[in-house]
Amino acid sequence: MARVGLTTERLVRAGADLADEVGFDQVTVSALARRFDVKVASLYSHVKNSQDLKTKIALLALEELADRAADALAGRAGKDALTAFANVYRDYAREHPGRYAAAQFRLDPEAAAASAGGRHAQMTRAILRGYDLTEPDQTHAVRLLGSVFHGYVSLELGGSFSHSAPGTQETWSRILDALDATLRNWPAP
Amino acid sequence: MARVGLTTERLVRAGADLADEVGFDQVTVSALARRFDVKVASLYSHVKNSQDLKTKIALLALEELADRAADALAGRAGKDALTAFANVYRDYAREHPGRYAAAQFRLDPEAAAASAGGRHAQMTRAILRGYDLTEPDQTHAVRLLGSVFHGYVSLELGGSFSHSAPGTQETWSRILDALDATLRNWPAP
DNA sequence: TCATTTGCCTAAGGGCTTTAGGTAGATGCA
DNA sequence: TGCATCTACCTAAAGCCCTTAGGCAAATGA
Repeated sequence: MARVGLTTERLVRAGADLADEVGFDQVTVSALARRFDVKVASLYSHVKNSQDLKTKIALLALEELADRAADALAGRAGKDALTAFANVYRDYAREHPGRYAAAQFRLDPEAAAASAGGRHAQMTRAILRGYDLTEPDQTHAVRLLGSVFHGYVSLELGGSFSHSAPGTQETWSRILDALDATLRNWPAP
Repeated sequence: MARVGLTTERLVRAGADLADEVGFDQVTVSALARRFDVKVASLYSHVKNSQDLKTKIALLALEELADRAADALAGRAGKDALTAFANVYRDYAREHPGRYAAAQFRLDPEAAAASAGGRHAQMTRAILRGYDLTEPDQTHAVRLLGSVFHGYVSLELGGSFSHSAPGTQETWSRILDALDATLRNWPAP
């Protein structure tokens, strides 16, 4: 009975990797046990249950994403910041589709409060400092940015854009141009 | 052994209702059998398997959504059409969250080809006739609209906007204003 | 009325989840 | 170093979901 050295940390990280390989909703306690060549029941000392495992993977993804975004935002402002921030989301989703899907996992209120969700909102607001928006327009704009980034990334990832010209990189650039223009010239009600 | 009168049609419709009540990923062959007070195996004469059931629910949702959109678009143009079209998506998602989630279900290429997906794309293009866009900008704009609508609706449905002022109706209107302005004044590369 | 079709059933194998309780390897103290 | 304790991983078992194979009885139609 060699001990493998399971920890919650290692399980969550391996779960995230597994998600990237086979999809977040194929992440299962059983599959994870197989990956460590260990019996399923053994995982239940480190993770409460399947839901808990998925929640922890989601929290990991949200942290990683927030860390990358913070890095990208350092020293940038205006459209430069907007573009860098947007690219973090898109690139993360392409490199880590399973983790990105995990970040969309519906968290219970307690987990949501402890998540990096707040950092994401704060950073989005920080970007808008480069544009002249006051409340409540700033909140509207935060929501617009969230919608476009999440919507674009999940449609592209789902393949909705893959069967028509022109390429998605071109569209992405033009959408960021359009967003920048919209923010610089936010319409009055 | 009274016969209940199962048909693929009835199963799919009931599956869609079930999705709206308990969530699309809680839709299961077993749950559906329980709903008809019938043994699980009985469903397999009408539906190939679980994946097939979900695909058929997705196709139903896409059709319903396209029908509503076509209705809403009739006799409208410009911003009027844009708003009506956008509201169809948002309202459908709020009335039928499970069906809306189903419409996001990853279809295999064959099912995708037979789906109402093409109608959606066509209608989005029709809206853009009210704005002065030529290819490839039109395609970029189609993708922007898809991203915003899908992104906003899924974030709102997921509760991302529910714990901050101002209300989401206000944001939604302002986002549509902003989109309209963007389309009227599409930035050159 | 009787043959055929077919709608729903029983039976059974296999997978994932979760809990309860056992055993052996690691840890720490004398 | 030896022994007690801890704990990491295990076996066992129950419950639920998916799927296939084969059977019986209700509907259909000649």
